[in-house]
Amino acid sequence: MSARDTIVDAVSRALRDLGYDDAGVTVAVERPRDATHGDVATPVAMSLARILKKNPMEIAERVVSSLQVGSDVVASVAAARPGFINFRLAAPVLERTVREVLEAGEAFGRTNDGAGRRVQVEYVSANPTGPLVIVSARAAAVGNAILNLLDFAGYATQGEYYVNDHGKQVEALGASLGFRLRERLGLTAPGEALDQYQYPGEYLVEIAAEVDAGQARAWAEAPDAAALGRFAAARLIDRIRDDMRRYGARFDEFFLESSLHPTAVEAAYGRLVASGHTYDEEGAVYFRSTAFGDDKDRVLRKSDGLPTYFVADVAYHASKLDRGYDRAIGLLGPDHHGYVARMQAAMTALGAPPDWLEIIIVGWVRLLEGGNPVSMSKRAGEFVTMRELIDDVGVDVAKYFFLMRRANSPLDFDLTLARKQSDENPVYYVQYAHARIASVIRFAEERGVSSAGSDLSRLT
RNA sequence: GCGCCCGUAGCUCAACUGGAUAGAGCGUGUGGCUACGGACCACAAGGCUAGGGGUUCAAGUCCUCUCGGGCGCACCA
Repeated sequence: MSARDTIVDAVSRALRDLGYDDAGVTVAVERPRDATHGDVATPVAMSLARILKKNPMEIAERVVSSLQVGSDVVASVAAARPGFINFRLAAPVLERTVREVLEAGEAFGRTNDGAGRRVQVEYVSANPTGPLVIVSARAAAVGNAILNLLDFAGYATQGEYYVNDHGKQVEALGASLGFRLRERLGLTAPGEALDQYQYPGEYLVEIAAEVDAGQARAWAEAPDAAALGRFAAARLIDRIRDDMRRYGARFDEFFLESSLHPTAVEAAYGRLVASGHTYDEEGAVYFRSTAFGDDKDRVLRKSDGLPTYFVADVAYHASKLDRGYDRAIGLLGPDHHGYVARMQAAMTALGAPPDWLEIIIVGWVRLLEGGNPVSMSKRAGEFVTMRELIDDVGVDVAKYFFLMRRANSPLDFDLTLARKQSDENPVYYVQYAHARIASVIRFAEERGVSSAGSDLSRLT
């Protein structure tokens, strides 16, 4: 039993002996803010004070005096000012902990808490209509870190990228590629009427160059926006995979939205109707998401008979449920926070357990250079893509900067700082600390001093 | 107009989800350092937690109003 558990047990027993246990408070254990107070502390006397209407300090003192705990675990206990109970751990506990840390090495902290539980993390999932941009690099850093943490805690994890390769945007992408093909074949003046196309980016010129000559001519003569779009999307997905591999973000699956159409989408629609939480109005079919805390009800089937995009997304999340994940975590951009409530509503309606779907909003990223925001336009020399970012500052620096902040808060990514090799750059600071420690150990070994952790008999 | 997120040292951020004197790094100031990478070390100054009111033993944290910033409010995808 850990020292922490021993202390919780002892305090609980003391509360029982004093007749305080019927108040129903849980014994919380925390680290004191100030280490001079002790190694661990519990504010339980203060929680009790509220319920029992008694002086917290008095309760704390009574608990301390009736506390029975082995001296091999706790060296001293004291009640302190407002009503904290502070513990100082005994030397054997501290020594044992140090030994455990050294012996476990890199595995220290690994647990089996999640054994037998499967968790899926869906992240990035940017549309395959262009190269990945900065926010995707942040989402990739956060999502992959979550995967790593869950792995470390013993969960069986799966990383997934949801690819929106279906619908109008793919056709618009195909139309834009068709223009670049005609441009390549000299059938149209370069750049003419480019503004009519939704995706004017240069990357489609590259992709147009990858179409073999025969196919290019066929498509130029008889444009098939859907087929062109699929071609472009497939090529863009290849690039995305490549970026993610270089970045070290793990994706076990690229799940294609197109695989859900039409069967799974219709099935999801049917399940929602069968759940009884739908109704008809003015020729459209609505999902009563307000019954699950959403702001307003959502259209599932438009009056023209077609399902909305939302139904496809329900179908996708339903597939996660069907695939047997005990929990699904999804990362979304900040502009999608309005989407969370309806998705959770749908999953609840489909019978998912409470909290089965957790959505993490990844905050905005603003690039700064020399203290000024870098415009996100495509002018030469400015960063737009994830690849350009990691080519400039490196994968480690990029990840560190993204993980420095709480995931959902807006982030200013200071390029000037990220490039600096000085104390001001926290990444450099960490790397330099590592380099110095390594060289101190090397020096010690040259002088015949045993390296850290090799002698466990003198931990005192 | 309605809803969500946010406002903490000069700067960038923490604060274990309601606990003790609000902490770190950078920057600034002062003082040090001949075995190892001076890209170091020690100490210090710096705060009405945007502002008002409330809840309680206790509020940066919860409620409410005001100010300021961001985003969302489609039979689009």
